[in-house]
Formats: sequence, structure tokens, C-alpha cells
Amino acid sequence: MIRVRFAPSPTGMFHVGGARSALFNWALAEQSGGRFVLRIEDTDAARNRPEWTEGILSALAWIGISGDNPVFEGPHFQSENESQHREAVAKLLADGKAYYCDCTRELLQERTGSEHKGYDGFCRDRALSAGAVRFRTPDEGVTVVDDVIRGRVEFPNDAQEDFVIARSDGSPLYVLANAVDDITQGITHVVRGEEHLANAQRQQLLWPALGANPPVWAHLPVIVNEQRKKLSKRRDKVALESYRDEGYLAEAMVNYLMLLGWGPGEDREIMPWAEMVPLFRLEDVNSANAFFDEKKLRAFNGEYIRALPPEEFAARCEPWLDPSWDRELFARVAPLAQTRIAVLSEITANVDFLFLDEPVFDQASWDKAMKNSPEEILSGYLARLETADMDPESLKTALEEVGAEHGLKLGKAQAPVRVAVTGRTVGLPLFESIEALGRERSIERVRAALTRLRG
RNA sequence: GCCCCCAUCGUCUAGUGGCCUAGGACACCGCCCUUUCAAGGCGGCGACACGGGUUCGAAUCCCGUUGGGGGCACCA
Repeated sequence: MIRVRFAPSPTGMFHVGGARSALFNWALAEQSGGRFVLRIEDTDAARNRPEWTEGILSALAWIGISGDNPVFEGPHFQSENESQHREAVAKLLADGKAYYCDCTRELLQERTGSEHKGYDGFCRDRALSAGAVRFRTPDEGVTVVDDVIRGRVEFPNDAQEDFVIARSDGSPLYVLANAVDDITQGITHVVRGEEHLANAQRQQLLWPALGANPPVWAHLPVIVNEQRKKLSKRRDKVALESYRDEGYLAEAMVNYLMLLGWGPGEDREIMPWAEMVPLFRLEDVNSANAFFDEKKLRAFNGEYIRALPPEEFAARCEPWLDPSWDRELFARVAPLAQTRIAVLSEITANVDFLFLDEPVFDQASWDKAMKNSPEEILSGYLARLETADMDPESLKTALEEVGAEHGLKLGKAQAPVRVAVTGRTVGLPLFESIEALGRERSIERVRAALTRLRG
């Protein structure tokens, strides 16, 4: 049985790169009826808060990864396995595969004469009984990491120092704890970001030393920003939550993320998760870094929004709607907005005019719209509004007639009315908007605009 | 400085020696539709980093160059 794992350290926000890794692992587990193990790597007390873990869980659940699916296992907490980590260190020590070292950084630099040189093996045979613990690495030959995505990767052993696996206080370090947990949890495939390739070199050595066969390795390409640098939380928008809060649909996000380094082929891109799962193959994952293109994500999101049944769309907009807004009225115009927004948060700017006492006012929009005989158009339309039938066709005909009286096509004539009624130069179809607003309120707004115009 | 990875349109990618005059998508541009804006339809622009090999034949294989990226903690 395939057992994969996703092992984030709690850091307060969920990285989109992590989401991509989780998704790839999830697809692997799901397609094979295997297990997806969630392990929270919380061994660094400095960055470990319960709410961080909650954040990871909810972010994963958002993209469809949760205990609702029997493929999911966990969460396990690395901190709970510390005794096993310590036992592993003790065993390595007992087997002579590791040794104590009390060299300070300064001492080492003095001896090697460089801050770039690695550890020189000074304590290898000093038989110390305390200090940090270093793993004894081979001096010659190469360490081979067989990577499904990259092929055979060779690391010359003479460039690999005896690395530290436990601190002087006995607490185990990541490289060791991670390997021990993977072994005890029966992980068969380690699928993670390329930044871990160097760790694979060490863990490739650690697994056999711990009496286990190394897993299948797969190091995913890094997701980069426009500068082609790894996405960093300092400079880039990397939090999955921020995309969720802006109104990106989980389905679109999942679809887009899957395309970063992989594709279902056959010139297809928009594809639901269920269809992708059986198609996913680690062998087909690209090895080149991928740029996170929010423009394309937006386009995908727009596609997914438009594909939603109207009622579903209206329901999804709920988090962005003011509680006081009339939901029935909203449901009537929502379909008109559906093709006009790419992220859910944009819904408010499209419909708020219906619920506000007065439309939003923006001087620039006003100036732009009030160019062609605005007073004549508005007063003429005002008169017709009093008696016209309140259906889009009649409302349109009425404006066409007013426009014709002043030599204006509908395209020009609608501008002042639109700004008077909605406050904006762009937006939902005008006559449907007026119908939804109702006669009284529409008249009121046209009157107000005339007043402002004359004022 | 050392180790490693990578290299097809601006971007994500298809392509695994002949099907390639290199396909799709996003972006961009134009046209159509049209009450604004979208959506939709049609069309356009646009790439195999460079240099050597191997081969009857190379985007595809090999070597080198250049260019990017990742990693080098008693962090994870």
C-alpha cells in the first residue's frame, strides 16, 4: 500500500507551495487506495502554537483534504515521537554510526580556515560521551538518490560533512526526526519540494543506518515569483487563506495548483479533481520551476464561477454580502453578475447600488458619464420613468426614445442614467438594474442626479 | 566558495528521434456581438538559450557554455 505524507511545520499561514505538495500526495494516495499521512512537524518550540495547527487543518480541508476521506490519516505530531527519535540517536551511537562532538563553530573555523568548509571530522574518534551527535558519513564514493522526477542524482561523499542529528541537550534535529517518523509511519513515497533534495542525500544515508529501505523519492519543482525566486512569505502573497478570503473558489485553486508542474495532457487544463486523480503520475511531473501566475488563477476562477448553477453562485457569495441586504433581491440579480466577476469579493461592487440608500459617488465616473446632454437625457427619462412599464424591454425603449430626441444612440444615452442610478460607469445591464431597484427609488436617483447637475 | 537541480511562446505547459511549417491555455492585440462592462465567437502576435557532437533524421540523446534556481544551522 502506498503511504505518502505531508509534513508541514506550523508557521501561522498555509503556503500555496505546501498546498501543491499536499495535493500531489493526496492524488497519489487517493488513486491507489493508499494513505495520506498528515504529520505536523512541531519540534521547534519557538514556532508551535495550537492555532497554527488549526490553520493547517482548515486550509487542507478547504482544498478537499480531510478526515472525511478514509485515505486521510492523522494528524500525527512529531513532538509526540521524541522518545523514538532519541532511541534512534542512541542506536546510531551504539552502532558506531554516530558520535559525540563538542566542537564549537568558532573552533571549526579556526581549524579549517574557512566558514564555507564543512565539519572536518575532528571528534570522530575522540570517543566523547557528551555533546552534539554527528552522523558518520562515507568519505569516498557517491550517495545516490533515485528520484522519480529527476532521475539518478549523485552526491559526492567527500562534499558531505558529518552532519548533526542531535543537539548537545539531546534533542533530535529535523533531518533525523523526519526520517525516523517516515520510517515508523511506513512511508513509501516521500514527495516534497526541491528544497529538500539536499536533505534526501542525508536521509538516503540515514534510512539504511536505521535499518530501513529508503523510500521512493520525488522532489517537486519550486514555485517561484516573477523574479523567479522561491515564493517567500515576506515578499509574495503565499498564504492559501488570503486567496480563499479574496473569493477564489477551492475548485479553481486546486485545479490551478495541480497544473504547476503537471498537466492532464490532451490539451486540457480545466478539469475537476475527480478526473485528475486517476491521471496523475509522479513520472510526468515537470522538473523545471513554475511561476505562480495569479492572472491565470483568476481566469480559472472566472471559469469556475460561471460554471456554477445560479443558486449555487448566489450561495457562494454569501460571505461577502452585508447582512442587511435583501437576499431575495440579491438572488434576482446575482446571475447578471456571475459573468462579470472573477473572484467572489468583486460581487459587492456590482450589486451594492441596490441596497444602499444612495449610490456610491465618484467624481471621475460622474464627469465621464455626464458629457452628452446629460440634463436633457435625465429629465426626459425621468418623465418616462413615471409611467413606463417596469420591465427591461419597456425601460430600454423609453431610453432609446429619449436618446433619439437628442440625436444619441443608446450607448451614449445610457451613460448618464447608469451613473445616476448605480453611481458607476460600468456594471450590470442597466434596465434589469432599474427593474430590480424599482420605480420609486430609480426616480429618486435620477432626480438627485439632476439636482447635482444643476447645483 | 562548495554540492545539487533546471532550461519549448511573456507565463503554465504538450512534445519521450521522423506525425513539428512545434499544439493548447493565460496574458496581450484586432474584429464580431452589444445599453456600459463582462461573457461568448472568430482571428493575430509569440518559443525549442547558445555551441559542438551522435544519427539518414534531433525540441527530443551526449558533451560543453551561458543563464536561472535550490541547498550548505546544535531551524524545519
